[in-house]
Amino acid sequence: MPKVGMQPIRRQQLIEATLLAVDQVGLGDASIALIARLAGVSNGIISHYFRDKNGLIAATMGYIMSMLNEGVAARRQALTDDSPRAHLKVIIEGNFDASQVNGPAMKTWLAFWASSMHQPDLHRLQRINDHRLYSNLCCQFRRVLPLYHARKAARGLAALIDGLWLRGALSGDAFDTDQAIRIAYEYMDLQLAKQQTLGTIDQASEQPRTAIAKQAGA
Amino acid sequence: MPKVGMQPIRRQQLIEATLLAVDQVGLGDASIALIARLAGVSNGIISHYFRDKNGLIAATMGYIMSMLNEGVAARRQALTDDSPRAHLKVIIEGNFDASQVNGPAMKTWLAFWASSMHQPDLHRLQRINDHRLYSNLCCQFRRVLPLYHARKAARGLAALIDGLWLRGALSGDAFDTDQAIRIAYEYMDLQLAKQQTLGTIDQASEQPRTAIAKQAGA
Amino acid sequence: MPKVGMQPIRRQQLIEATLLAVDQVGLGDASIALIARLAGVSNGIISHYFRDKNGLIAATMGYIMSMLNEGVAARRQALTDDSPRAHLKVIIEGNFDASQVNGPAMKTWLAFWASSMHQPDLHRLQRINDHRLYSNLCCQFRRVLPLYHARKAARGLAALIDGLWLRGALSGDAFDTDQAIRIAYEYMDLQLAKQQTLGTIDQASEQPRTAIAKQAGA
Amino acid sequence: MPKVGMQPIRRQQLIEATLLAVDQVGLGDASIALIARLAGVSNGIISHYFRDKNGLIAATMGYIMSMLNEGVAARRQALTDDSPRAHLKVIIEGNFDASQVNGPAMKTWLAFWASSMHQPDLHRLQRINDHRLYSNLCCQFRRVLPLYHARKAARGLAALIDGLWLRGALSGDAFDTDQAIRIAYEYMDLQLAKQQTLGTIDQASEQPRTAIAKQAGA
DNA sequence: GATGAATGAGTGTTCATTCAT
DNA sequence: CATGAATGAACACTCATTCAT
Repeated sequence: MPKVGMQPIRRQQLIEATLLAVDQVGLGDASIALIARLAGVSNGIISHYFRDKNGLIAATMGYIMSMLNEGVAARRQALTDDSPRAHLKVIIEGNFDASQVNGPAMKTWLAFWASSMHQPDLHRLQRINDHRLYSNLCCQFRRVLPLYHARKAARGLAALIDGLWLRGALSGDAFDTDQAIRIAYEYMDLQLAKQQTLGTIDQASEQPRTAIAKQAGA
Repeated sequence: MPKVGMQPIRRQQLIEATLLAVDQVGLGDASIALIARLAGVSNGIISHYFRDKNGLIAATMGYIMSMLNEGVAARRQALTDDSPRAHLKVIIEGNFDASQVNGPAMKTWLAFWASSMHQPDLHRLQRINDHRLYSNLCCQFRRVLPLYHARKAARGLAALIDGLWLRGALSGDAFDTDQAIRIAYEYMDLQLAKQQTLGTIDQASEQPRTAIAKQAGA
Repeated sequence: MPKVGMQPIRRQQLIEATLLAVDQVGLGDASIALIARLAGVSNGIISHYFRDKNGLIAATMGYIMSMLNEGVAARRQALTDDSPRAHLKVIIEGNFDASQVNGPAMKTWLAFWASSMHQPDLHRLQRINDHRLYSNLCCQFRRVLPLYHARKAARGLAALIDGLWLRGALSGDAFDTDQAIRIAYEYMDLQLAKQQTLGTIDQASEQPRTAIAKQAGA
Repeated sequence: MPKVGMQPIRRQQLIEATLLAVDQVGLGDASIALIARLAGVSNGIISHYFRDKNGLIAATMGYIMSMLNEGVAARRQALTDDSPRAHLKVIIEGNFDASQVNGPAMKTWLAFWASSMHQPDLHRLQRINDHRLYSNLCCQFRRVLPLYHARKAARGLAALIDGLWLRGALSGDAFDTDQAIRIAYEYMDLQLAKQQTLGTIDQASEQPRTAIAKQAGA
């Protein structure tokens, strides 16, 4: 008995089964058969909703990324304070949202990164996501810091967030969200504090000529 | 043309072929056949020198890690200045050594991390390596900072180093070593600067009671 | 050309191909590829219907054993005479049924015995089958002989049947069913003849004390 | 340092390692590497002393068979009574000699039988051995029975001996030598007892014509 | 005589994919 | 829509054999 409107339900069902499978055995051993079994459907249906296994993987990653973005967006909407510091806190917290620091998500992210080095479509997804974090951070730092310093601060904070996440994921223990957020906040504040020292310097002289050349190439 | 004493030569040969294969197609698609072809030997020889494919992978990771440690050790030996700052710089630079930021090494690290989530033996390797970076950093920070702050600084710098490395690896572009080192140096100096503010505080009061409790459980 | 309800058909098809393969090259050289080719199907299908090669082997042995049991059962049903002698004849004849003395079956039995020495699951199958022959014989002998003699007669006749089968199988020539059956009949009759001599002996004294002790441990 | 006269020592060493290997993992999994390891020698040496693996297997079977023959021969030499019955007892006992009912020997015999169905050279060995038992028995029965009955008795006793051995080997329990010998003795005596009944029948009429034709073809 | 490095064909098994039902 | 039968290539791994030392 054919049903209508099954598509979004089935897709979500299969994506969640994929996360479960990756959590249990890793992406390399997450076969179509296993995913289908976990989802309680037949093997063949996967190619019906997603072109092939790669399509399912890409959709699964897209789902995790959308969770991340929604986590940030939700916090931003709840914001009453429009200060850069408040916005930066939102970004930091969003990146350590529960949707990002659970077993399935962490294992999937790691597997995704490894795969993205050899699959152009996944690499594209990856670059977009990486750039979003950087540009969100940069945008806020820019409100109080000269461009050169804002960029450097954004690069540093983005790396720190990813590094804290990475080391937490690899530790094997439960993720210590509070500690990670505390360390990231501190870095944020140290960068924002430059505002005082750099305040009087005009934009034209904000960075050495060599650095300008370098940035241009970025 | 069988010869005696081939073991170390063949092992190195096969490890390098593995790195090459991972660089070309990723760990998932780095088949025994491909690795053997790249090494210019027969398939069967891999089980002769390494028990199986996992043995080869583990040996390859061990090789990359030993390169990392050698990179740090060599810089440390060349050191004339025994200050904590000099030692921290050595650790930072060692982690962005050429042996760690080339294509094969970066791809292998990423694949290794993903695998370590599901293979206990690789996870052990991984934890040892993670802990070494942290404890090396902590050890140096401890020389000028109270324990609580030294630990936090070490955790932060370790995460920043890994995060810079990660984002550099995932970018797809050539690794910008100078920029990464510059950002890490800055973090190091910001942490070392706490020495001034915290100098007069005696150890007993260096952290709130709650924080003490937390640390004790770590 | 996928169809539903193929399972029993394919399973039988593959079991028969296995018997054919064992007949042609022996169990050791009966590769999945050969069996699949003989069955006219692809390699992969074997793991679809049987878990793995062992599953196929076990199923094949189960099939031969069921043929054996059916051979006996069919003869028993056709029986008009309910005497022990008639029943014993049925068992003897069933064990030399055409389904058991053809090339494929004989070679498979021999290979199965060899394998059963090292594969616990096959050994279980083997013991069950061995015991069935013994207990069927014993049950009939018991109707006319005291327990001790019935057991001994059953053990002897079971061994004689298996031995006749074995020597026939190993001879390389066509199996001389008539001769085997004649020899087994004679043994049966010699044992049944004890009924006359032992008839008046009451059960308590039916065996020497030392023998009693021995039997108790069996 | 090359040694002279190593050949018989090495050959025996390797044959015993083969028996050990077959006992441990079965003939199918008894690889050259395992056998060499058990013997404490290198892989390559096997092709030096035996042409190839088949050569080693054949030599191992030859060894077991020679043990069997020696067991019978030794008992025969110790014989003071030259009666057919005494000789038959010797043959029976020899076939259940300790050299034939231990784990390695039993497993090797079973594997050998299975292999003999597909390897002509092993089949030749097998037929010679089978025939030796039959002809030894027949020879003794012939001294007291007419040809037809001697042949039948020999065939029956040979089968009974092999069957008792087979069922004992397959049982998985320790071999009950006494029980086997007792059952075989009984059969022997039942056959020898025909001497009384058949004594007066002259040779010409000892079997029906049809049976003669059959025997001629054997 | 003895070693063990090296080969490469062959094994059982897994798996994404296709497609008739 | 959904199934699961069927494929066949790819995989890691084993192994008897060869041969330079």
